[in-house]
Amino acid sequence: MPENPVKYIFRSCKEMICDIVDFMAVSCFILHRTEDIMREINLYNTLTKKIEPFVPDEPGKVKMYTCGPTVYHFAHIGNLRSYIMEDVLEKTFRYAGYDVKRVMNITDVGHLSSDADSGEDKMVAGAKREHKTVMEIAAFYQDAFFEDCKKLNIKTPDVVEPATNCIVEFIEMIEKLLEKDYAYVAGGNVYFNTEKLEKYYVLSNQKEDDLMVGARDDVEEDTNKRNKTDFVLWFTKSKFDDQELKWDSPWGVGYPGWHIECSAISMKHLGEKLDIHCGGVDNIFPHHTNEIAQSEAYLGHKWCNYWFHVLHLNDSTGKMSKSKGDFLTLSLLDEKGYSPLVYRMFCLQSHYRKPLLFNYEVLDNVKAAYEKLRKKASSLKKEGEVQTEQIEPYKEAFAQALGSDINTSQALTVIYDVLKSDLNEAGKRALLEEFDEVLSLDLTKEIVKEEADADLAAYVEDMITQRQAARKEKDFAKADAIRQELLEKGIEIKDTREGTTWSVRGDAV
RNA sequence: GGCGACAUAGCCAAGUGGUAAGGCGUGGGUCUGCAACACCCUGAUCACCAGUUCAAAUCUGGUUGUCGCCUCCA
Repeated sequence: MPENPVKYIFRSCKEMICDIVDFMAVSCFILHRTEDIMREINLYNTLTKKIEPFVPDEPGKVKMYTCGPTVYHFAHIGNLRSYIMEDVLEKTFRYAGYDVKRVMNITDVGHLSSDADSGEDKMVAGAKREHKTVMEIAAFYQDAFFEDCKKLNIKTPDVVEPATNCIVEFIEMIEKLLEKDYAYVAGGNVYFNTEKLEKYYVLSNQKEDDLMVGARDDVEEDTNKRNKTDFVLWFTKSKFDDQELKWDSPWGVGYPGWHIECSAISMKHLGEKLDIHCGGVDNIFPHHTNEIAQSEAYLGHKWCNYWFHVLHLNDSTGKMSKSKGDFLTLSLLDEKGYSPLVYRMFCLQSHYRKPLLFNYEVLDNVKAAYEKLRKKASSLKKEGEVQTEQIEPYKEAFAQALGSDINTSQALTVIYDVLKSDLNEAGKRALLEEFDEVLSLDLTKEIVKEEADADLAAYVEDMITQRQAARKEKDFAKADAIRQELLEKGIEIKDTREGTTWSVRGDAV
């Protein structure tokens, strides 16, 4: 029994408090440590027009939204540039230690060629073209899109949500906008009223008076609008009667406008605050501008902190565009002998915020570089001890490059630095494997030749044996003739120190 | 007309204040009967003009050029 119970209890409490304080300090330290481990990522933010450090809404988590594809046709390689760069962005967050939740929509309804209720719905047009239903078209091109993504090693977002799945959410959001008097009904359609917003042009810095209505010839002005920047939230008065997809709504049977889908889908899965919203630059105005307008009017507070926009892929005639009709697809490149990952590297060797010019000279350039690189990387031996300390500076350089506004070109340079370094093969391989978590170029993946059919293999082996014999007897004329004969059949042979190898032309990587 | 971006060697491209990374190609060389592969070597004062500074590709102002957006677009 202690001599003074009061003193004892007091002391015990004091110790307990000290313990709690200690515990908290340790916890804070641990928390602080995890913060430290999270590498800094600096990104150009279209909202502020500056490169700034990325600070998420919730520590350690990234809520990311990507404008997904329109599924009335194949994606062209320009579309895919954006998805490749956004994939790198997502993987950079993950590499830096963030827990990422990424959402992508599928625009399978509401995508008119004009907002003025006069253009043809792209899905309907696609369906007509191919004598299919709209939903068949959507399913087909959605599959085709993800097939392309798979070939490009683009990770499928955590949530992929077609617009047609979220009609209830769209209607609920429009109702609230009407309630808050941010929207009005005119001529049967529901419009968003941009007049009520103080800062409508936050993204694009434009002034309403300077906007040219009809900067595009095919645009007709919608006389129902109160302001020229107002946009449709819900259509009922469509000029095309054959719109297949229609839903009941408080304003009549119809379908949603284009902009509402991204706001509603994002909020459905990511809540009221979004960290980063991605898309192509062409979406800055009006799509993203309108998204901000309607989302913040609906929420009553700031919605998204960072806007990430990928510049366009141009060809000699300008921007590559689906609506121009004539466009390059991934499969077309594949047929021409450029594998999807060559195209991925083509995109990575440039910066996402620079316009990229597509031509075959550059693609050939990248193809040669990619094949050489992969050959070197994939032949690195796994066996051996990884020198953890020595590889650290390279990891640092790689993270630094990506953290500097996703400098992928610089990140690729680090690969070459690694290959040229004094590190052992196991160390080099470990580094490249780690880098490939972000770059996804299959750098260290074995190059497997497709199994040639047995007859062909036997024939080629026989010819090689004959040629070796001729070479041994210094009958080079015969040896060269055999090589030429094989070449004409598309077989290339190479004499290496280990013996003669052969490959079917165009089969490499 | 307004808004935004970009301009570095043959091509792609990094570098955002201290005297120009890297890749592909070209040319030369080593190796090999030759070829291919591999390896080594090989190149630019940064669109133009003016300014700030001891010092500028890098900052400021202007000029020129290219591209994108301004209700289809990644």
